[in-house]
Amino acid sequence: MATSGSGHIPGETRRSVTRSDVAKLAGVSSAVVSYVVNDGPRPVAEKTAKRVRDAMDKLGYVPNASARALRRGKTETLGLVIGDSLNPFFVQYTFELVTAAAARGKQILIGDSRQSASVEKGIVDELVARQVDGLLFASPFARHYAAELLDIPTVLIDCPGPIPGRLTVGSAAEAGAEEVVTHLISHGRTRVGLVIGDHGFGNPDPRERGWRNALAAAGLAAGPIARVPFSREGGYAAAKALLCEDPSLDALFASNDLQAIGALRALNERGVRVPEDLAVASFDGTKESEFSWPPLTVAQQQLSLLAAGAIDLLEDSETTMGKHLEIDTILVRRRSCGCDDGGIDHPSADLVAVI
Amino acid sequence: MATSGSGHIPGETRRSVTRSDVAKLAGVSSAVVSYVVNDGPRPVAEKTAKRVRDAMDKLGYVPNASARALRRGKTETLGLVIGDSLNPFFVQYTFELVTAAAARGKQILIGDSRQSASVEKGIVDELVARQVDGLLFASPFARHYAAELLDIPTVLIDCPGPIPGRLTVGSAAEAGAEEVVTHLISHGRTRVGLVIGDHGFGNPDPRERGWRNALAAAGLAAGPIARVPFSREGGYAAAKALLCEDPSLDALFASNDLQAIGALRALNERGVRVPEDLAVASFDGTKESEFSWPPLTVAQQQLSLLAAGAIDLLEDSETTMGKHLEIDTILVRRRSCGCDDGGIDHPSADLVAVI
DNA sequence: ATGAAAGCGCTAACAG
DNA sequence: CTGTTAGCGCTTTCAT
Repeated sequence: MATSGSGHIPGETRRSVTRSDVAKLAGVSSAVVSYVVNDGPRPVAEKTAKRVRDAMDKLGYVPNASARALRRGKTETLGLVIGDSLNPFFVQYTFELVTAAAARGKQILIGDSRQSASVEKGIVDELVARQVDGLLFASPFARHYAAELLDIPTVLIDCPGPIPGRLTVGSAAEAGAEEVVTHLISHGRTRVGLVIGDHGFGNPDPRERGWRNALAAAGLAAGPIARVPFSREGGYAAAKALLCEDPSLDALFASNDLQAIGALRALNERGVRVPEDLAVASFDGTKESEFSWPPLTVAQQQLSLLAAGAIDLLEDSETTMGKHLEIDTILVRRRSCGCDDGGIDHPSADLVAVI
Repeated sequence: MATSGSGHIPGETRRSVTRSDVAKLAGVSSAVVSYVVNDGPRPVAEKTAKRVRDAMDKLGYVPNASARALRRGKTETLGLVIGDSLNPFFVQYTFELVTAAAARGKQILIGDSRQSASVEKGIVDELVARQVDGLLFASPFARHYAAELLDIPTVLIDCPGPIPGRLTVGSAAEAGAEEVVTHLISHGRTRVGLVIGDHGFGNPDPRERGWRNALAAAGLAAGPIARVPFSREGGYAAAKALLCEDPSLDALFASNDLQAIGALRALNERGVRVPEDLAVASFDGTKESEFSWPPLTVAQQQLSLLAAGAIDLLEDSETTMGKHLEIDTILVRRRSCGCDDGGIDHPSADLVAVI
C-alpha cells in the first residue's frame, strides 16, 4: 500500500480520475466499477466490491456526470424557470422544490428570466441543452411557447387554474383572496382598496375576483384599485396613490407580500396607524410577512405542498395529462387586520446567550 | 421545402435532434455543423453556413451540453455553495453572481448546504461530478476541506480577511461595523448592545471587533452581547433578552439584517420606540432592510462589486494565488438610527394606475 | 473549404 | 461473477 492518504499527487497533470484508473488499481474491469457505482445491473462479489470502493476512495474518484448523462440519455435533473428570483415567495418556493426533488433523487437547475421573454428563451435552450428530464415554469410566458416543447414534460407551477392539455399547480387564489378580504370586512371595514399587478397570473387575476366576491357578498361597493408592479416599490407607490385618491379607505388587500410591505412603509411614514386607521392583508404568506410591522395577515400559500405536488406531477407526467392540482391557502391572522397577534410563530428564545 | 413549420414531428420517437441529423439535412458533414455552431476552428463558406443554420432552425437543433462537456473537458459552468439560500443577503448575492458570470458567458450551479457539513460534502461531489470549472463558497465549512480540492479553482466569497494560499473576497466588515456603530454613538447613544451569531465568519467576528472599536474610541464601555442564530427569530429572541438584561440600553447593532428585523418586531411589539427610545442598525443592507419599520440604517455590502470581483478572481485563478479582495461597505442612513429618512431609494410612482 | 474518424468517460448488452 | 466492447453526441486533427 502506498502511504499517500489523500490519493491526489500535487503538481501532477490535471486530468481527473476516471473509471478505468479505478479499475486498474482494483485489478478489475471497468464494467465492474460501473456495477459497483450504480449497484447494478449485475451483482458484484462483496470482496471485489470492497476492493473497488477502496480504490475509488484512494483516488478520490467522482463519476463524470456528463459522460453518464450522454450515455443514459437522462440526467435526473429538472429545470426551473422563474420570472423573479429575488421575490421571497419564489425564493421559498424554489427551496421547497429543491427539497422535494432531492427527496426523489433529483437535482434542480434554476434560471431567472428577469421577466423577459427573450432571456427566458435562452434559459430554456440552455436547460434543454443540459438534457433536463423535466421543466417547471413559474413565469408569465410559460403558457405560450412551452407548448412547442411537449417532448419534454412540463409543469406550470404558479398557475391559478387548469389549462387544457397542460400540467398545472397553483393555490386556490380566488377563494383565498375572498377569505382574507371577508376577514377584513369582519373587522368592520367597509372601504377596501386593492393593490394588484398588471400582467399577473390570469385575467382577470383570481385575487381580484376574490376581492370583488367578498365585497359583493357583504353588500359593499368595490373599492379603488391600484395597478402596480409586484414589488415593494410598487406597493409603496400604490398606497400613496390610494390614500390620496380615497380618504375614506379603511382597508387594503395586496396581491402579494411585497406590495403589502411597500404599502406598510408608506403608511407608517405618513403616520397612518395599521390596523387602527387602516387594515392591511396580503396574498402569499412569506416569512417576510411575519416580520413586517405590523405583522401581516395573509392568505398563505402552502409551498411545501405545492412543491411536492409539482414534482409528483412531473414524475407521473407520462400517465397524467392535463391535470390541475389546486392547494388551498391558509388564513393566517396577525396584527395588520386588527387581530391580536401572539408573537412570532416559531420562537427560539432558548438559543440566546447573553453576556 | 416541407411545410411543417416548427420542424418537430409529433408522435415521433423521443430521440432528440443531433448534429448528424442537421448535417444530413444540410448535405454537409457533421464537422461542418460543428464549425458553424462554434464559429471555428475552421472557416465555413457563408453559403454552406446558411444552409446549416437553416437546417438547425428547421429541426430545432440544440447542441447537447453533456457531449460537449465530455469532449472539451470543461463546462463553462461555476458551482456556488451557500449555507443558507433563504437568507435574502445570499439571495441577492447569488443574483449578482449569476449576473456577473453571465456577462462572462458562464452559468452557475447552486447548492444549499443547509448549514450541514455532510450535505455540503454531497453538494461539492455533485458539482465536481458535473465538471464545474470553478467553485464559489459562501459557507462556514469551506475553508476546511476546500483545501483538498485544490485541483479545481476555488474562491471563498464571504470571507472577512485573507487566508494564506486561498482566493478570498469579502467586505471590510470590521471597518464597516465600526463606522455604523460610531454613527449610532454620534446620535448620542451611550449604551450599545450587540446581536451576533455564533459560528460566523471569523473568530472573533470582525463585526464584533468593529463594534468594540467604536465603543472604545468613544470612551464607552462595551454593551451587552446576545449570541443567537443569524435569523429573524434569533434577532427577535436577542432583543427580548437584551431589553430585560439591561434597561439602560439605548442602541442595538445587529450583525445581519435578519437579526435586526427580528429585533425590530420584538421592539415594536413591546412599544419600544425606534429610534426615540432605542436606535438600531445592522450589517448587510439587503432590500428588506429598506422596507422594515422603521427602515434600517445599515453598513451595506456592495454585492455587485463583490460578485464581479469573485468571478474575476476565479477567471484569473491560474495566475493569481492567495489574493484577498476587500470591498468597503457603505453607510446608509435611514430612520432607525435617528436620521431623517427621505423615503425609499428608487420610487416608481409613475407606474401607478389607480381606478 | 470540407470530410473522415478518433476518442472524451460511461453504461449495458453480450460473452465468457 | 466478471471481462469485452459498442456507442451516446460532440470536437478536432488529419486528410483531401
